[in-house]
Amino acid sequence: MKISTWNVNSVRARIDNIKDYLKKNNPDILLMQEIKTEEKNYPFDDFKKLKYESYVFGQKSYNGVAIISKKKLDNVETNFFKDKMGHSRIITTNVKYKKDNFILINIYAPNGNPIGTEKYDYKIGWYNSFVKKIKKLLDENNKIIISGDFNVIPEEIDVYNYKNYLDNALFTIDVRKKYREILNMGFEDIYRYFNDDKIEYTFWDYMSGGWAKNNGMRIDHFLVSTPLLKSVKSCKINKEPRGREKPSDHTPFEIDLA
DNA sequence: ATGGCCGAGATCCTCGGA
Repeated sequence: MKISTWNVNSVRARIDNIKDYLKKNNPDILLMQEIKTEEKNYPFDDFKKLKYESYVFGQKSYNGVAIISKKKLDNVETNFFKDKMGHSRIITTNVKYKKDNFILINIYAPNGNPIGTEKYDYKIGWYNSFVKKIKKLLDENNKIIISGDFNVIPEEIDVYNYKNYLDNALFTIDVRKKYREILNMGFEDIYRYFNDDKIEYTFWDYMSGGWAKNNGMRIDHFLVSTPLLKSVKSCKINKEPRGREKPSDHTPFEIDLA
């Protein structure tokens, strides 16, 4: 089973790019972030034609997350916790898997810049709520995959020049601590699980020729809980879509479950 | 050394992104 995550930066502006990705890579499930549209303008039919069912938590202009899946999904929910800003950032579901099931959580975490503002406080508060809810969830089901755009650079090697980011909301000690809190509850950063000290990125800024210079960062993640780890065969950051015409500034990240 | 982009909308500027 292939599961992919991709911050598409507008599902409508990116639709041709996304369809091309689906045809070439054929994921069973694609988690999208920043769809930037309400449900009423979401391109359900485009995905239906490619045999994908859509589950959408939209919002006008900003944010918004969706899951598309070849098989129908159960218990899709958009109320993981109450977002203080009313943003659409989390959609969850149950995935049937080998006579068992796991919880799949698709997130678009707040950016938080600039630090020292209410935006940064919102990000910290959002992660506090997230950690608390995950902790509670682990009591009920210990098979969980959290994936999406975390807006967290975990370590120095995960960005082209970390010294530029010491005061950035993606790399402050406090934000990285929130990320570690999740790992410490019993999750592995799947990219690092398979790649000790390899340097790859999932995001390159449109500005300043980030892609051409490979000035990127690794901020899109798969966190897999320990009981599920042995099921993950491989993972791959698929850079191809970032090099296309009219790309998103993020590229898809894929995992393969046995 | 500097600055360079892109999407949405109450659109021809502004906000948000990272």
